[in-house]
Amino acid sequence: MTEGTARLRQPSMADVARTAGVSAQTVSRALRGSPNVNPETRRRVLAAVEQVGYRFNSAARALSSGRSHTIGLVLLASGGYYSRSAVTAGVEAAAGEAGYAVSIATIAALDTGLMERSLSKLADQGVDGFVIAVPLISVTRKMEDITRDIPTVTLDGSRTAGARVLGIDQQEAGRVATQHLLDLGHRQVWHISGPDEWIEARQRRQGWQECLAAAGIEAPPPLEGDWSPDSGKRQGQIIAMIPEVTAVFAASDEMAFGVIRALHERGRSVPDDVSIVSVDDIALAAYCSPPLTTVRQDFYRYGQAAVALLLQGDEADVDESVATASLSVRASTAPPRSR
Amino acid sequence: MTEGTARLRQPSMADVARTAGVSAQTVSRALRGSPNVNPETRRRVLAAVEQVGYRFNSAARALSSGRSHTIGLVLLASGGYYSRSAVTAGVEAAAGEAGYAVSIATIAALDTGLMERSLSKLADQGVDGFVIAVPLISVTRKMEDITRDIPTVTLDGSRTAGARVLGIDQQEAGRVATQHLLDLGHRQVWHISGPDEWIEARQRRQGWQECLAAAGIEAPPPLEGDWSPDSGKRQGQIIAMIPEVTAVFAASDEMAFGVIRALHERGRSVPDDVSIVSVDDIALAAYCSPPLTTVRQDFYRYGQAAVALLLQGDEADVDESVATASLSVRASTAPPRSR
DNA sequence: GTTACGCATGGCATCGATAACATAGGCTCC
DNA sequence: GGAGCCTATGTTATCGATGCCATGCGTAAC
Repeated sequence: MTEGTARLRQPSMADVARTAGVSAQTVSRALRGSPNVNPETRRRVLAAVEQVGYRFNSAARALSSGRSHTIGLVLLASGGYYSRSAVTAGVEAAAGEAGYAVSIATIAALDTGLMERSLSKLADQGVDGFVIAVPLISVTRKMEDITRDIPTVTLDGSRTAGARVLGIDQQEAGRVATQHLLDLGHRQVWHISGPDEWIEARQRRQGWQECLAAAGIEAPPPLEGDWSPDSGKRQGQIIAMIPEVTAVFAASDEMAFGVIRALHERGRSVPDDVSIVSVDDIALAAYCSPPLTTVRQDFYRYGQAAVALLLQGDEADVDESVATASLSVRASTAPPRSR
Repeated sequence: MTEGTARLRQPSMADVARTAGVSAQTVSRALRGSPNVNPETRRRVLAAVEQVGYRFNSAARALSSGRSHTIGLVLLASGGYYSRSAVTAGVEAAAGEAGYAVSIATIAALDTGLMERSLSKLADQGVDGFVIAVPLISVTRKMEDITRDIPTVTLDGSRTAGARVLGIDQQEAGRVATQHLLDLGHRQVWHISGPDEWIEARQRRQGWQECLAAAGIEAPPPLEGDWSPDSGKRQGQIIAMIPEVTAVFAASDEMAFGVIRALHERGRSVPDDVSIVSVDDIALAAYCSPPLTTVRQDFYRYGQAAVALLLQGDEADVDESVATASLSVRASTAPPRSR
């Protein structure tokens, strides 16, 4: 209420210091929780902060300390919006709790040049760490240079210089999904994979192949989608024309939506005629018709865990279950119709 | 290939200046595209930048210029992941193009305190502008203080000091959806609204009420969900028990998924028994069973347009169509079964 | 009764880019 | 031919917090 002084400039630490009757240095220490500050002094400083309406200037801090307290998050525009959204939320929650900001960069397509540019952009912003939620197809020299200097966690099974990797074993996911169908009595399992540039896609496909091989079944040719429901629908139309197909493993929930749509349009019932398993367990998976049986991935936790790894280093206690592929069994799978 | 000098520190403008044989100031001018730089000098500077591997330090720039070239994006964790994801992508694309970074803050729930804290956090980071994709229920003094100093665009129909507002007319959306059902011959339209704290939810409900009133129909009591598919399912179970319901307007696609699931489980067919319209047109809407008729919102464009407004001010040419409610007619609506 | 050490605090240089101001040369115009 | 101006460039101070070192004081140790 004692307003009236025209304030041309945000108050700085010097202003706080003056008001509290200490030096700016002490203000800095008090605010950062240095142990060597008299409790009484700290109290005075905090009061002064309140009084002058001080807000700290992160640019100045970043410049003088060399650390920006910012984490850079790299996302792919085309990679399934649920996972993007959930990873982002997880990263932001964990980062925010630790006093870190999150700066994002979205790349429009899986392209090395775009990737390099995004990393550079974030590096220029001075981020203290990277969370890369994009498959690194080919790691270029430039990308290595950047990620060598800045701690990096990748969420997609690919590795680069010094980067830690997080996420479920995608090959295991492929096995679990396929085995579930075999256990139900299906004699053959078709696969609609993600784009081959994606490491996850390749790994899931491998898991599927291995699982079939272990059962002595020759794998049918895989169909390739691009993660979009539309691509799932297109491949689903092909599936629908092959009467002998009774079980399909789709590499993502969103593609599974498309597959189911195509099958319905062709008059084939899920799961009576064809069973479908996929991967992700997005929020809408349980509300598909029929509800999807799917291998769960907890993207929010991925995001949280990635930040924990970045900030706490290797000794971060990342919950084991983050890396465990578990199946959410719902109604899109059933034993094959006996004939 | 001429490596060998141990580099302890990132090269700075001074290093570039030395290499190019000019002053640091000239380097700064050359890099920022100031008109008063000799083309030949600029060339030399750029060559030197390349040679020493210079990357500019945004903290220093932010400190000395007072502008961070960062836009703060405020999201709500619980508000539908598709819209969040798409808005984020749009904001980031437009910001990136203009050389701006995007820093995000997610609030866990619609709470004034959380909102204040998020805004403060971003303000402390020194963002040059806000894009707020969260309804501002009650605008507190503190929030006003912040948004008075920093340009703000809101994407939810609420207004605060000096903020510009962007988005389709939600009331119109409610009218369009309802009218579509009436036009098909339905005599009554039920509504599953979003949470009452959301301005969009209130506006859509009003549109629905008005439309019914204009047709001389007394509106049934609205059912309230929380945007989640699960809440849609719960309300759908109620709907399913009321035989006379033939048409439902759900306030979001995700709730519509839940409603449809509930109806299917009770053996009621969509659209034969019950027609459903919703709002958003998320990527999966066309892959619902049946495909959803829904009022389209282009969240990506919202994001882009918001940034354009921030950076270019009022004279930004924001495409009119951003604000037009258009209906994507698919298969979840049909004339009522004649009886 | 020194020595030594820990604690609380202050002084000063520093981070890297930019704003504001200064300067030098070349050109136009009366 | 000098006043005035525009262009290209350099000099210096500055932004605000922090790192490093110095200082003074109290207390435990020898």
